[in-house]
Amino acid sequence: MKILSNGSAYGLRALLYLAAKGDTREFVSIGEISEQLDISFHFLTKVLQSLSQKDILVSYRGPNGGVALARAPETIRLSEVVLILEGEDYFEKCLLGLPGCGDQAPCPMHYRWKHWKASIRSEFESTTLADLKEPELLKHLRWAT
Amino acid sequence: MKILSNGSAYGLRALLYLAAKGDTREFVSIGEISEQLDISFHFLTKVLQSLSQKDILVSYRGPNGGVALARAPETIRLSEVVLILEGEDYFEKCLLGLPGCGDQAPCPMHYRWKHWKASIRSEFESTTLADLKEPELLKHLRWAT
DNA sequence: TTGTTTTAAGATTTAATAGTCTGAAAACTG
DNA sequence: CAGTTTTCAGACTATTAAATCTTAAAACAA
Ligand code: SF4
Ligand code: SF4
Repeated sequence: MKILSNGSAYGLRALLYLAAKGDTREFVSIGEISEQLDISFHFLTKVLQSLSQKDILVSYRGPNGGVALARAPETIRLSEVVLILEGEDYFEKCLLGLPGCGDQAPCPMHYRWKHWKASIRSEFESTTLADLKEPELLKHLRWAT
Repeated sequence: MKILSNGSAYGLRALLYLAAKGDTREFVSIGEISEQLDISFHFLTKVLQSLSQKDILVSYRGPNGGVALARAPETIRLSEVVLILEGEDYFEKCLLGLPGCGDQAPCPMHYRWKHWKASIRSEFESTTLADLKEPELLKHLRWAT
């Protein structure tokens, strides 16, 4: 049961790493992040690029360059990130991946599915990076986020 | 947000179709199922084969052959089917797809994730084919399950 | 200016999922 | 028996996701 692609997971981990570095609004190189989190540098670069294009990150080239959160962690919702990385239709997709149905034509799983999805969606929408960056938990970021 | 592969979704739809056909323990050809549910015949055949090997379906070759539920719908839990089609580690997998962590080394998402997963898992484990086969809902099986 | 560090952009390769096809083997029909 | 219908087994192809590689562009440093 995997609800996020690798790319989204990498993106979230990187954002949490940045949030954990504290409020110093310095740029952190993607090299450092990829090394600390043990993620392929090139792949992570691509993922973070799409976050840079969407006002989640700002980036800066050259020595001492890197990426930084574009906004305060309190204002970056997990749902935003996921919608960018998984596609805007992320929460529209069905349990069974089928189009053309819904409340008017519910399948046997419909109401259960709808309930689960709403619950997860609401958590994603109400949780920000700041909510997740307790230092205690972030110790395990390498393996765990 | 898709939590099942196409193959699993097809397998579940086919099982619900069989359950909906009623208690007549006749064999239903895969051709009929694939046609009614608009699923590739050959692909569905492969999916149903793995269910036949695991005591979910029984199959019979030749004219008037096909597949039938191996047990009463009341005894076939969704979790069984999903574990067969997605792999036994389905409920072990993490939100972020990472190994080597858990309660001892929780990541920032761990407890939320654990809660969601437990809820969905428990629904899959406590729901049987019989619970889903209300005729009202099964009208829409073609598009909707 | 020349060289170094870093992100940007996109082509390319690899791996996993999804789907197709072929040739059997089992069971029936006449 | 020969011919038909069906599942079985596995090779094959296609599509998508994941990861890698290459070249450029921006920024700095000496
Ligand atoms: S009816 Fe609901 S659960 Fe069923 S396939 Fe459609 S959207 Fe999904
Ligand atoms: S700590 Fe929990 S949520 Fe985080 S990566 Fe590990 S299993 Fe997943």
